Amino acid sequence: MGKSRPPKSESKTSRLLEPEFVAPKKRKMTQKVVITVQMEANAIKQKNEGAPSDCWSWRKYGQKPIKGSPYPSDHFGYRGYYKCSSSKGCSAKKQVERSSTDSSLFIITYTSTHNHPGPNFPNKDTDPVTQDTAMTLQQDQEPITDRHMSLEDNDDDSQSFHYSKSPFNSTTSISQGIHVQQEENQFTDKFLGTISYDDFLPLSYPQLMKFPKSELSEENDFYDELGELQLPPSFTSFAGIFEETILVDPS
DNA sequence: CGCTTTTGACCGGCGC
DNA sequence: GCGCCGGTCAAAAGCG
Repeated sequence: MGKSRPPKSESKTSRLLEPEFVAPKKRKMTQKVVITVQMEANAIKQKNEGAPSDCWSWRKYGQKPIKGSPYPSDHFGYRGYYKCSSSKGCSAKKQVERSSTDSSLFIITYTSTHNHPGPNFPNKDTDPVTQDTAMTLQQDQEPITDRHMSLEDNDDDSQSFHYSKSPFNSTTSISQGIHVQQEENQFTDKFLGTISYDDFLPLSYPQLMKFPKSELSEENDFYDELGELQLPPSFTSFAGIFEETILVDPS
């Protein structure tokens, strides 16, 4: 499609004049959750090569070839960029790419947070982000098997969420690893807890984190309105589940 | 007809 | 300063 983009000196500028974007850009300090999802071959075929879906609705807004990928075309070697389409003001985004070595491995990177109730929150008249009971509330939705995620810190500057699940589970996903990253952050407090992956997705990922407030306050554009991010009580339980942990950092 | 996907252009950060 | 690269934009096409 031949793109004759209008002179950006207009379109771009007008966008930048929006009050919300006037704020000068601080240095980059992105927070993101990297989830690796391995799917069975059958599931991938059934789902039409699609990435594992969560309960949010996403709209694709871009796609770029992954540099250095051996695959010239096809779904391999490309990274898709998605925005939350459920709510207009929602800034939640995610990136989906396939592992170059394991075609059944999806790497999903979540950035920003949902600022609205998700579709799995029928009577959620309050902001799910601030719900400290949300973790336990959706257990009646579906007979979740003993999938759990164990959390522990990394030795580098980030926290690592290792997700492991029962080998007896027969759902589409085999195993998932969650990796929470925050640049320019080097706290080393240890953390260990359990949570189910299904609990995690409908929520906003900061709930999973235990970031010191002082570390975050600088770049908390969308967190400011959310108030204190506290972990649900269930989060303090220690994990003693399985240790067939999946790698998290593809790099 | 409205929403989503596709896709080339554009932007800004970063390394050299 | 320049080029590369990751991320985003937005027109057009696709789809239900």
